[in-house]
Amino acid sequence: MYSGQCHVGTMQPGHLHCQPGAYSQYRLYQWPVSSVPIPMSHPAGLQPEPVPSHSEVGGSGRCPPQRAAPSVLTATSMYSGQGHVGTMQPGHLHCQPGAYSQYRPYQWPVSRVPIPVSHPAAPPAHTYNNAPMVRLPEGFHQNLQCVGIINGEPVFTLPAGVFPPSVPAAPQLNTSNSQEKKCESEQEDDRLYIKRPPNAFMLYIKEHRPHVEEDVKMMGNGAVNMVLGQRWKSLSAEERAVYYQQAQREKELHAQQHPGWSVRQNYGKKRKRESKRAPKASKRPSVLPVASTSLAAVTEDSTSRAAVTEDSTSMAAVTEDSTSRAAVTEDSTSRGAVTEDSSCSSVYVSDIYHLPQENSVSSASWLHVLLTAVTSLSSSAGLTQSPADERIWSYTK
DNA sequence: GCTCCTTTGAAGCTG
DNA sequence: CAGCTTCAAAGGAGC
Repeated sequence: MYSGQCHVGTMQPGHLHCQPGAYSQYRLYQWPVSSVPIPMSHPAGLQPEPVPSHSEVGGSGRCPPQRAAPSVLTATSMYSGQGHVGTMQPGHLHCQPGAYSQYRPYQWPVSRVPIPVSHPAAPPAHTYNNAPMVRLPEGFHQNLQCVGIINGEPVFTLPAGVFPPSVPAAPQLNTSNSQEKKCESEQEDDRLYIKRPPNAFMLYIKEHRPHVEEDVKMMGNGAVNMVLGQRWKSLSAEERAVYYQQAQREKELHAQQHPGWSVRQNYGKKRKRESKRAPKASKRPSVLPVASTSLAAVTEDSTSRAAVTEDSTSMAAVTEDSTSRAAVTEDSTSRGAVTEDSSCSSVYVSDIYHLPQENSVSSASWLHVLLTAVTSLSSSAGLTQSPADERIWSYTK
């Protein structure tokens, strides 16, 4: 199940079971479905908007926003002429990249997969954090790794770097400015920083913090965590097991996406100042003047407890969500999907779009990029196909 | 703008 | 191997 392969046959439509937690039904309800229709045919005559300049993206003299990824032409800018794709925002997607949901964007090295600017009528695409999402003609997916199923259709990923050098890259930014060089350096450092996967408790507090914050608004974040710690301890073994399993999946997924990575690499990267705190034994206050009252109220409040219990009812959905690498689906007619992988640029393979020949020039150009990428991938990477299910492809770096 | 606070758990380090 | 340290998340507070 978690060996990196996609057991399509075990999946339920609308769920990403092959990449645990990659999909959230809960998140689906937050997706502005009606606002993001996917055109069923190629919108002809769409003109790409110019790639924003550095100053446009990040303002003068400042590091561009990490999500801006100025070297990548986003689907928003490419296809804003139709389909309201331009309304897609990370916030809409609510992609909490899962274990990586709170990972910084630099951990999604999508910027290494530049999308050529010169494709005025490229196939409809989606992005998440600038990761291009496109649909390929049937048969193209054979050399790609399936990462899940959305609306009954397989979602594949395309490892970063497989795009051929011939792919025209986005304009290079002027890096003569020393501050920009510094920004580049910082961003490079950021990209190299891989956060550790969350443990079970981290997953728990991430899910339940909003509820606790509502209950005890007057408390600081530290006190909220104390409450969460109490609630965590009050959970049954079965309830906690859900999070342990989820954390295990996160860890395995993290290991797949970052082979060779160790928490050791992060040591010192977030080193705290010399602690002014008392030794750990006396660090925790036995009683917090304010928090203790609230804590007692929260703990004893049957309503709150009921709320927490009810939360666990929806836990199943949310549980899968919290690892969510980002999965978005749209209405059943357009059946779009967005997925995101920390090490891959995502490609949505589907036979819905048979690339129209009337757009042969631009589409062929666009297609060439993908074809070359897939070919490059299959020829250079250690792709293996599951003997049990031909839809299963594993990509080993 | 950086660090602390606060929780639990996982992993690495040290003796 | 036991015990300690660091870091995952979160955001307000303090320096």
